[in-house]
Amino acid sequence: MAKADNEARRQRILDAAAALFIHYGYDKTTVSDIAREAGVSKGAIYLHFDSKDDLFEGLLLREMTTYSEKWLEFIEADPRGGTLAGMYKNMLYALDSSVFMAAIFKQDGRILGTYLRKPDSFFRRHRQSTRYEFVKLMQEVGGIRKDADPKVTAHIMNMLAYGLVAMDEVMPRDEIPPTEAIIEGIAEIMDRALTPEDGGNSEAGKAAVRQIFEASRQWYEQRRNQEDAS
Amino acid sequence: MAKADNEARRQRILDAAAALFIHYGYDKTTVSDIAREAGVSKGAIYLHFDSKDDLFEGLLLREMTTYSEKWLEFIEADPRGGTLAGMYKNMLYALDSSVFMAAIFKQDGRILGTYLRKPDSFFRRHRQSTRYEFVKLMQEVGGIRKDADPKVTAHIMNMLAYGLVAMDEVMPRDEIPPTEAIIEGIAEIMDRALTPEDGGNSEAGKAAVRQIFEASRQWYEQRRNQEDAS
DNA sequence: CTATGACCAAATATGAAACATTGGTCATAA
DNA sequence: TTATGACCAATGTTTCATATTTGGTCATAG
Repeated sequence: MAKADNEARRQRILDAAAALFIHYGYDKTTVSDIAREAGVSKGAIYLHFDSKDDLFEGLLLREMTTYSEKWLEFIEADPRGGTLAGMYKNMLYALDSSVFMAAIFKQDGRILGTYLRKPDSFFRRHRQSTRYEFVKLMQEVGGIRKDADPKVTAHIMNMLAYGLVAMDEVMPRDEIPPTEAIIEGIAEIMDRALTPEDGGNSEAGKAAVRQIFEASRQWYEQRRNQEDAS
Repeated sequence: MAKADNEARRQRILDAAAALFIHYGYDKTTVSDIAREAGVSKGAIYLHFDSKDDLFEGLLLREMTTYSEKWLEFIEADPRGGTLAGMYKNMLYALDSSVFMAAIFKQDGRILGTYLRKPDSFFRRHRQSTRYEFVKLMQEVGGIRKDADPKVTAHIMNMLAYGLVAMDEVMPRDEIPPTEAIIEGIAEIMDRALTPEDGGNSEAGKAAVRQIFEASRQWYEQRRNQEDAS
């Protein structure tokens, strides 16, 4: 089988897995289910992945990559995308547009199931606190006021991202304003509170984002190869 | 037995219940446990409360009252307490200082246990969205910029309050900055983002808070009487 | 009167054993 | 070579009888 076909099938399997995991969750989705949904045999799945967990992690990796790419895309398309508010806003949009990323972010037991508790889960192995790096870099580039504490600022941003995807567990959905309104509201608050007097330099900001994106892209690629090698 | 003694015992029971519920949760705390901890007989508990649930709700009511009072106290003591940032900051301090209020706010299953699922639980009966009223009033009094959407603003405030008490479920505690730093950080952001150009009127703000506080105090009292009557 | 704790029905927990499903393999087919 | 799906050990679920615990009562003691 040609390499391209092989990769295509891998993606089909991941597509099927994504749909099933989102609907039924990790625990209630069996490897046979995924095979059926993807239209391949169960054995074929094990030609691509070592185990159910390996498949799941492959999916996590793919979703995280897609999310990063989407974020960068949004930013590049937005004239104000290089300002703090622009970046954060577009990040929230990217986060909100991926059910899986949202699940990862809120450590959603409904979807992640017992995978969460695994002693060597992806989440335990790579505890990435990327937001702090982001804020620090932004500050160096002049996109965030110098007098803001980067650790605290990063954490507050995390709180807001978490609230965006997790609030529906603690209050009825119909009392929550539309996601878009919330995102725009947050962006405006962040803009007023954190953008330096001079308004910041959107192009420098974009360059910084590209830098972070490139680093994380390399990280993903490296991981992807590691998984394949095993 | 004198009325005062009676009330004192009621409070002792609630104290004991609070300690046990916080430590063991609603499900694992038995009425006998509470009686033992409070140093009274089990029967005595039923002289004060109709049922375990009634006791639990009495505790909720008491904790909510204490929280409100503490909030007002903090605000009155703070010269800048009448500004938006001051109020919000002091609210977060009050929230953070009450384990029980935090549990209520994040609908913590560890502590609230099966009470949460009860079809006629306190939470289902009184779904109070008080924050919106608060923001709207603040805006009328000139404590918040007129061009902020009160619904969205209130919701973002809720998200931050939620994040403050709930983030530890989604990331390791040692990656979370000290609570005080977070609260001060949030207050500063809110101040920069939402306080009107003129700086707002702290005294008018305090007056507004007193008004809200009085309304909620009356609500509590009314509820308290209703419970007693049953 | 008030306060107690032994008491009871109802709910819940426990364990064993039968039963079903799952992740993963591998002999066989294409 | 690549792909398949019947097969298996291991894990999870259901059932059901038994034992324990619990919320709540009330006859009795103070």
